[in-house]
Amino acid sequence: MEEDLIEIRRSKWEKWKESFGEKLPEKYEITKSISSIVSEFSFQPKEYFEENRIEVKTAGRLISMRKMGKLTFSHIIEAEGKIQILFEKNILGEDFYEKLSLLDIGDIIGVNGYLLKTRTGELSIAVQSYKPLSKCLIPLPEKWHGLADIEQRYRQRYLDLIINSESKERFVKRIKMVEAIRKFMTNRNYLEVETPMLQPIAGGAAAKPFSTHHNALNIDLFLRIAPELYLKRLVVGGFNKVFEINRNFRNEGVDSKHNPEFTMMEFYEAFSSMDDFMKMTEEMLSFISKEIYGSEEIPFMNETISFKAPFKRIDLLEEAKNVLLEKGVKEGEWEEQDKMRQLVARFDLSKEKARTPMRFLVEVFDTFVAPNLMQPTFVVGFPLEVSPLSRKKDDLTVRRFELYIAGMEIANGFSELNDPDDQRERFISQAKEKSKGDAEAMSYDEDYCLALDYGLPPTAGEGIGIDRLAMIFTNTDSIRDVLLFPLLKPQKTE
RNA sequence: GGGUCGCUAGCUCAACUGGUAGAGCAGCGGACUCUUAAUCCGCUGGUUCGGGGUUCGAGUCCCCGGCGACUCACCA
Repeated sequence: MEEDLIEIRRSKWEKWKESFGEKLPEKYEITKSISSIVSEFSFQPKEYFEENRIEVKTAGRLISMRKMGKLTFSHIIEAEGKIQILFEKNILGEDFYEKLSLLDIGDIIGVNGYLLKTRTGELSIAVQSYKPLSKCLIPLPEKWHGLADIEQRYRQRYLDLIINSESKERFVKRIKMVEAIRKFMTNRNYLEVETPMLQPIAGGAAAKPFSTHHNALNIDLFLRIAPELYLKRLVVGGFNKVFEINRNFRNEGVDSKHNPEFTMMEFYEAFSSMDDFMKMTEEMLSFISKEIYGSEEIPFMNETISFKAPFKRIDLLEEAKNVLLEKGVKEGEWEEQDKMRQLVARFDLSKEKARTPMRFLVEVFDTFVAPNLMQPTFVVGFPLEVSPLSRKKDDLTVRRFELYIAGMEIANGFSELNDPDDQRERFISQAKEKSKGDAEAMSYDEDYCLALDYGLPPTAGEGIGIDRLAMIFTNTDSIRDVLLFPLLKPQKTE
């Protein structure tokens, strides 16, 4: 069946050359894109086009044809635009009107004509001449129901983009969001930099890396899990305000909030602290929100998220303790190993992760508090134990924050640890964790410590998960729907 | 990795406890100069995800495999 449909389309395509001179033209000179025609002229009244003859030459993909005898209505589309075109026998001439039968829905065509508004007031192009530019050999999915098969939408994203306009709009929105972020950073005189993705030591975060090999140098390398340590080297080098928006790779599970490669923005500013960055984050999100929605309030699922500053601030250890007290656990009970283990079992927490009193409290927070943080909320008061790159606040906690929105961790920032001796000790204790079996513990990075030896100014640093932020700003509950090409298992071909 | 669900025409979906695989859209032929899910008349279209089994008979039941969604575990 499909072969028949393709065969019909192929035979029409064969006839293009004799009818239009070319089977696959090299280029088509357009005077305006579809979206610029629409934005420039759609507000003009019908009469305007009767008094002014506006000729345009544009091109796009044919997505519908409604033939009514000697008049045919069609729509052509491009990424951000769609316009109706009219093929009229009187204007085109009998010959070229008949040749419309060589076109199929999905073909890409160039049209030359003048603008008008139809009886219903729709801006349209009355086509004087047209030229087929590229053949769509395979029938497109049906226009009304669109392409519903989620798997096919991911595997053949181009079809999803052609057919499902809400999907296309979602990606455009993500692109606008990233543009807004760049604008925000550039307005503040940050320099955008690029740092290595291939790294001999994958540092800067707690995660399992992908490993690879360089043949000529005969060395093993890792795909980066974070740009952090390189960006701070740049701050040592005098680049006082830097940011990078790029991919990180983590060799971990896949679910609706995790893709093995994901986009992160990290930024660092010398002579600043985490308090400055919490404030800056509030301003940034409010700016993005206004750029995209024209408002500081946006819809998300059944909620409204407000980016009005100040965001709520809560203390991780306090919140975790409150939860425990509410559940009838006695203050400090978790500090005894045996009792803590009982609590871990009682609350069904991960034994691996909740292996010390502090890590236990983090687990309690992650399990019982974090998922309920719908409105933007800064969490502070992280334990030293789980923060090997942050400046100390006291013996147990560090100067670190995370931002939660819609139950998701969106950002992580801190006042950077710039004491090289302390940093070396922290790496040593990470190495101990690693030897005890923690696959995500950080590796000792002496080259980074060497940079610190030369003096890192007091610096604030932060990372923002761009994909998750895009989920928030596009009202989407799966990360795959904001990734153009999410990772999927290849289909077996036999 | 565990559990649940899904995979039928190019697309969207039907098909009772196992009994001739069907509709709409798309396509093909025809009518039609303001349609927009155009309409009207006629026609075509299937390796039911793959492999095996049970049965007189399997889209349907059983087993193995593939891919996906959700979920748990793991994980920023």
